Order: sequence, then C-alpha cells, then structure tokens
Amino acid sequence: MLEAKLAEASILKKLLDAIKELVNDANFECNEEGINLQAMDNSHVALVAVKLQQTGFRKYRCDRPMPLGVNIASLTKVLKCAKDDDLCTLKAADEADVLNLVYEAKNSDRIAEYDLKLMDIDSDQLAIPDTEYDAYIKFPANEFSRIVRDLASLGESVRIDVSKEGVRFASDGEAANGSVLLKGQGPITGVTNRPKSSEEEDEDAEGSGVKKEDAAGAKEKPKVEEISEDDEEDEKPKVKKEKKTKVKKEKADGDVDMDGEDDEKEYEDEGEEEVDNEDSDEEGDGKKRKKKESSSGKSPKKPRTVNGQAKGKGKGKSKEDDGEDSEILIQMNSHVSLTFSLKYLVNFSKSASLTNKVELYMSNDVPLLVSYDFGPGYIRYYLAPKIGDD
Amino acid sequence: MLEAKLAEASILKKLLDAIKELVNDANFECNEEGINLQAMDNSHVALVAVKLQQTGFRKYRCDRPMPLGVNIASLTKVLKCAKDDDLCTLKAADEADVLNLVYEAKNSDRIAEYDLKLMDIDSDQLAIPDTEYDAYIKFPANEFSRIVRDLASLGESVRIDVSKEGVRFASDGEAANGSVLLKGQGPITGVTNRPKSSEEEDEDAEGSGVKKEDAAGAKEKPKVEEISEDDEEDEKPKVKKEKKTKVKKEKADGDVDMDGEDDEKEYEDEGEEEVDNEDSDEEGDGKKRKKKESSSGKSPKKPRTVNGQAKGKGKGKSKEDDGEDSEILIQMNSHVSLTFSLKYLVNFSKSASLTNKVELYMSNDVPLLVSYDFGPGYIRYYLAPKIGDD
DNA sequence: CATACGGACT
DNA sequence: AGTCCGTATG
Repeated sequence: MLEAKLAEASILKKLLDAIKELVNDANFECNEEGINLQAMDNSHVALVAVKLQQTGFRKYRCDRPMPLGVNIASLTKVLKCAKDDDLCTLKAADEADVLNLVYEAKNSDRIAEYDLKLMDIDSDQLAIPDTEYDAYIKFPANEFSRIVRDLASLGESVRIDVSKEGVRFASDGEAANGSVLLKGQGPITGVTNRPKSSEEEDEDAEGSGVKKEDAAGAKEKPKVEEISEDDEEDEKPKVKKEKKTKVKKEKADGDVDMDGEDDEKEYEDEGEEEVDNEDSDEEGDGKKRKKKESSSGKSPKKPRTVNGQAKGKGKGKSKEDDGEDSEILIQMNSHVSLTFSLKYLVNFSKSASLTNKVELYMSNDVPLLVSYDFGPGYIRYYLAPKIGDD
Repeated sequence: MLEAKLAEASILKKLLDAIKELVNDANFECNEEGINLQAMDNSHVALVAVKLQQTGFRKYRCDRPMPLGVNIASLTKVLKCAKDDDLCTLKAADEADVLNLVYEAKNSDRIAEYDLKLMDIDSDQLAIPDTEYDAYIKFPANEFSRIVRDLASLGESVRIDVSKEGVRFASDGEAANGSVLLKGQGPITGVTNRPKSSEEEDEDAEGSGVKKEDAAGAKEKPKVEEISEDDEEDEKPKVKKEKKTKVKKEKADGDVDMDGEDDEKEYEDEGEEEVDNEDSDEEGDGKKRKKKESSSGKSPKKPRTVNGQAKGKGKGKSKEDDGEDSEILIQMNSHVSLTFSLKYLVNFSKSASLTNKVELYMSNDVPLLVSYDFGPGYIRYYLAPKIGDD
C-alpha cells in the first residue's frame, strides 16, 4: 500500500496546474523511491516527467510498486478542495481502485478526505534518450516565462541560439519581430551540469543507500532518466566535456556584481558554495574571489554545484536561493541553435509557480529539456525542435 | 534618423494604454522637438494629441522630420514585451519601414529588441482651434476618473457646470440621477491657465524660480484674447499661487478644429522665444525650431506649476506630491455649462496612470479639452459637447 | 462548448 | 495585488 504525506498541498496543486493542460490521464507510478509520472502531451509532441522523491515527503511508505491511473482533471478538482498549507496525504491500498486524499489543516482542526476514482491507463512510457547536452542555461523561471509569453504574442515559434554572446530567443511575427538576449553573469564555460537522475537526487540529498538498480553507476554516469523499456542506449548523458573551456573566465559567476550595488554579502569563503559548477575554476587569476571550488573540473564526480543543494533535500538553504534569483548561468560547449513551438514553452513555463529557477538543456537536433527542480522533486519537459525553418 | 531613449518604458506603455481604445493607427510625427501624435478617435468624435518633448528623453536625436505610421495595437503588443523599468530606445532609419525598439534591463543582463512594421497613414491632421477658455479646473486625476466612472454607471452623458459654486458633474439615468460637486480650494478666480505648449513647458520647468508672480494686473480677467506670442516674455503661465490669481494668457496651444474647419494660425515663433509646438504637423515640419532653451533643461521633470506650492492646503496626505494631489483649482470667467458623452470621458480618464493631475478647459459650445501633463510630455483630449440636451 | 489568457476594475 | 469579466483559441 501507499501512504505519502506531503507537507504542503500547494505543491501538488501547482504541479497539477502545471501539467493539466498537457496531459489528460496519467499513471502515478509509486515505488519505494517516490512517485513518478511520465506522459506525452495530448498531441504527442512534448513529454513531461515528474518526480516526487520519497525524501520529499513528510512521511512516505510504498510497499510495492503500484501504478495509479488518474484523470488529471479529476485530481485537479479534488486538489482544489485543499487549502494551500494543508498537510496532504495520499493513500492507496494494493489493487485499490481509488486514491484517498486526506487534507489536514495545520492546526488540525479540520480534516477533509476525498476518494478519487482510479483508472487503468496503458503506460506507454516513452524512452527518454540519454543525451549529452551542449548548452545549459539556468536562470530565473519568471524570466523564462516572460520571454516566451512575450515572444508568443508576436509569433508561433522561437529560435534559441546559445553562443558566446549569451542566449538569444528570437521570434518573427506578422506585425513585429522580436529577440531577447540574456547575457548571463560571468564567463560562459563548458557545460558541467546535466539532469540528474532521481537516484542521484536521493543520494545528493542524504546519500542513503536506498537506491535501487543502477545505484552505483548513477552518479558517475549521468543518466537522464530511468526509462523503462528500451533504455538500452547506454550512453550516459554525461555532458560533453570536450570543448568545455571558454576563453574568458575569471571569476565565478557568483562574483559578478551586476547592479553595482555593493554586495556586502561577500562570499564567505567557506560554507556555502554558491555557484560553482564551473569546472574550470582553475584560472585563479587573482580575482577577488577566493576559490571555493576545489573539485577537479573534468569529471565532476558529483556535479554538486549549487544546484544540487538547492534542490536537494538539504533544504537548509532554500531561502538563500533568492540571492541567486537574478543570476543567469550559461554554459556551452558549442554553438546551439534550435527552433521550438512557443505554445509549448509557454505551457511549460507555468511550472514557474513551483520554483524560481528554470534550467534549459540543449543540443542541436535533440529535444530541449526544460527542468524545474523544486523542493520535493522536479518536473521536466522535453520538446522536439522544429526542423526546417518554419 | 531617429533615436530616442526613454528612461522608463512604462511611460510609453501607459501612453499606449491610454489611447489604444481610441485610435487604431496613427503617425508618430518625429522632429527635432520631440514626437507628436494626433488622431481622431475611430468614430471621429474625439481628438487625442500627444506630445513627447525632446527634453523628456534620456537621449534624443532626430535629424529630419519623419512620420512613423504605426498600428497602435501592434505597438501595444510590442510594448508589453518591455518591463516597466526598462530603458526604452526607439530607432528608425530615414525611410525605414520598421520602428526598432530596444529594451534594456536596468542591470543590463537582458536586452530585448523588437522591430515593428510601419505603415503609411494618411495624416489628416485636424487643426485644433485656438480657443479661449472660460473655465479651467485642475484637480486629482483619480478624482476625475472616479466621477466619470460613477456617473457613467447611471447615465450616458454628463453635464458639467462651472459656476461660482464650483464644478458640478451631473448625470441623469434610468434608475437614478447623480451629481458631484467639486468646490475647489480658495476663491474662484478668473482663468489664468491655458494649455501650454511644450516649449512653454520646458520653460516652466526650468524657469520656475524665475516666475514673477502675477505680473500683470490682469489677473482678474483672464483674457483670453491675447494670443500673442509674447507669452514667453514674462512668466510662463503660471497659475496663481496662493489664492492670488495670475493671469496669463495667450494662445492656446493647439488649434483644433474638430469640425474640420481649418484655421491655421501660424504661430511663428518670434526669434527668440519659442512657443510653438503646434501639433499641426503639416506646418510643423516647416517650422523647425531650435531649442534655445535647453540650458537648464537638464531636469525635465514635471513642470510643477506654482500651484502646487501655492496652495497650502492642509491636506496632509500621503506622499509629498500628494500634498498637491488633493487640491482642486477652479478658475472661471463666466458660467459654463456643457454636456458630454461619458463614454469618452471614461476613456480619457485612463490617462490618470500617467500623472496625478488632470486639467479641464471649457467654454460654452466649444470642445472640452482634457489635459494630462506628465514628465516627458502631455496627452490632451478634445471632445465636442453634445448639443441640445439629449 | 469549454478552457485559458489577457485586460479592466476594485 | 487580487478578482472578475470578456475575448480568443482549441
């Protein structure tokens, strides 16, 4: 049986808001690691993958793997009956045909309980190719929302170019053409980030040995996702580190002070690694920053980077993230230029309500990965590029 | 070519919001003085005239007069892509068929650029008759918004009466009749205000200290007649300070001719003083005046008229400006009673987002002038009165 | 016909 | 800033 207690019903509410337009029905695949959902959008153009890690729950128990087929619209309705800060417990008996949701007000003077009917859904889980990405951008989620919404008002599609200049989003429309350039802070370095698999997340979080299958290898080889069926393509998506280095690099991006405002919060040299992740810190050209980054760049054993901490269980610092909110981190191995349908990107950008950062992973001719990591898990979208130049 | 940098994109956004429902397409007439737009509303009942003075820009360059025909809806779309506090630069090459808009985030980590397609628009600029107004009211813009919205919910039109009693806005409706009386602070004096031309505005801005108070004794009787060019010589139309009246009057700035009559009155600026600023573009081109006044113009802030300070009302309202916000200044030469369509007034009142004061200029049987002066320019609406008492 | 997005008003 | 209404899209 399943019993999973989430500290905030709002997390589920936002999650459902984020996918309800994309997906009609989907299986919540529950196992001891947590809950996964994977589905193609209605037109089979985009893929959405959600993970709620076991560690993200206040309490989590799942004796055996079980797929819970739910109608997303129905679940959305039921979730609307929860207050944002209610404790939310999902329960399902083995072989149950209903999912039981219990909402407890924080002060526990109110308990609401709903039973959502389940359905059998063919889980045609699509395999997510394990990809090496040539470009990685992490920036404020609302910035992304803004850009795609703005451009969507002009045209149908957007071309995203990642170059040394930065990231450019450009769209041509009837009445006007538009382009937005994000410059990023600091030098553009090679890609050192990659989507972490759920196991990695777990490990990052607590290093618990709970992981299953490829536990061991997981960290080393970045696998994108656990695909069910045919993930025989074993090339792990480790990012290409080949051309990683960019010429100019001096300070880590954390040091940059865009606004010119004096940051009194100077980086404490220890404790907090704020941003790192750039493998190439070797420069040490006497910039004011102290080296915090000691890892050897080439093979990030554990690409720990702030990312990890931020999202990970080490919740300790969720707030500090804000300090990072306005940062734009761009990593690139080679020039990438892809065109996507704005309609989908606008849809994806709804997930901004879950977290304040979004990560884009791109390589030419490969689906774009848009990833939002939030406290208890992540939601990732894959969208194939348009071909030709329509 | 044109290159005009505005410190806040929000100014343009608000301006467009203010006119987009009234106008579909319009020419932005750019010349070395600044940018003018003049258009009839879609039903040819109201006229809107906008001026953005060259001094209102962070940077301004316009080598030769050029009309930029834009579709207001398209420009509105493009402007929505700007953040309110973005620096906004308008650029157009000579004979260009696109208007280029560049938005720079204050911290410059984001640069967005849009090209808006231009169109050829027949500029049937209507002449705005030079009018002597018998009544002038300056009061909080949101007060005006409130009054017209309230009355619009009752009836179709409003009768505005200016008498010694104050200004009364009255509307009769099916279910109820309503009337709002504004009393104004201080005694009601003769009209000393008139719509100022942009040059005058400039002067006010800087010469403010310079004004001599009620220069002439004419104060009591605003004469409407002297339209001379001499306006600049003495003080700018300063309004009376304290209760005293100032009288200044000269020509109104534009000549509108709602009816289509054209009386072009040319105001040549006499060599020294500038006063012109007619919206009438046709001639506008011909008269290119150079700004002589530029000197102290560096702070083109809102030309605060003396009024503000003068009135010592004990308003202790909130912000500093508010001190003036609640002031109601009424000047009148003779009783004025006019009826207008509320629908239009409600529309005009949207400009309240641009500034916190509105000025009404009225004379019997003549179009009402509703003027909003904001930092870099002004927006004025002319609306013919209803006749009979429908 | 229903859903979602954008704009307006309080 | 939030809510509601209207418009547009699927």
